[in-house]
Amino acid sequence: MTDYVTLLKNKELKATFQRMSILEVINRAGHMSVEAIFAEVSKVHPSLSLATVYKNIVLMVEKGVLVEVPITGKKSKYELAKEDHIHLVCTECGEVEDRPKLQEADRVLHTLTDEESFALHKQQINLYGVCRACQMEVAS
Amino acid sequence: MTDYVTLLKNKELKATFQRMSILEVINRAGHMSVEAIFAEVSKVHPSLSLATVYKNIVLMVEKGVLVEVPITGKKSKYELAKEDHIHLVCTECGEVEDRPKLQEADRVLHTLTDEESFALHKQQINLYGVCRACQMEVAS
DNA sequence: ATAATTGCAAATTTTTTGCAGGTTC
DNA sequence: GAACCTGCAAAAAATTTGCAATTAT
Repeated sequence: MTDYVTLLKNKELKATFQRMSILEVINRAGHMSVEAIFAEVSKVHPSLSLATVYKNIVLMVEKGVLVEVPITGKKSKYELAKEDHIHLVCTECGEVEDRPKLQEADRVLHTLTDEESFALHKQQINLYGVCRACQMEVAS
Repeated sequence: MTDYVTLLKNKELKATFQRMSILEVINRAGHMSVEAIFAEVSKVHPSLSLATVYKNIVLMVEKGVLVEVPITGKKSKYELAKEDHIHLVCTECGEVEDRPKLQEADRVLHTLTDEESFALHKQQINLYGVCRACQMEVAS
């Protein structure tokens, strides 16, 4: 159970119902677009404004609570900030899944950047393909 | 020297001045946003329409001539389709540089997806940090 | 000659902004 | 009570579309 109140307060953000709901739905779905967040939170808070969603996403990304996941050919999704990981992006259903970043890959990439004094701050690895579920769909 | 006429014709696209200019400026800069492409090509073709740039980017991405490079916190850039590689993205100056994709990293990622029958089609690795040039700027 | 492409203007979609009223600490 | 947040409406920015004129093959 994540304590969103504490999480927000630690970043000097007020714990409003809107913010906590945003974090909640993102946590539930894993990765969500702005529109999807708006649609989902609207269910429990019908008077929600899309502008509020935008403002909060910008703010929470700045504060490091959320992370943008840009996706080729689609609009960005957002996820809760967490341990470094890899994304499997299904080009059929659009789902994004997390996988642990393997030590070995990590080491190789650091070696590359170290060699030429590129100050590496953040890695982003997206693997695009078709997930098992969608492969079975096609087969049937 | 790339032969853009042949490149386009192979994809069943007419070799217009606008298209060849777009490919030319992208090839020169490496990675460009829609606005930057429009600004640059406008120099040699002042009557160019922004709509034409959009239409051509969509089309050439569909045909596999161009590749979208989505970047966290910025608008996507576009590059010529080429051998698989890694991107070093400088968060100071915005420049994107290509680096060869190392065999070792490639193998590790394939192992990951093979294990769970994820049909991997495309890898996208972006490394965000500060390039050497920008590090020296700050120091001075 | 034909079919594709361009440029323009208008329409749509996406995102940002300003501000009055409401909420959190 | 002070500072911050929300929702609304309006504005700005980004992208798409329709169509007549032009261009490539």
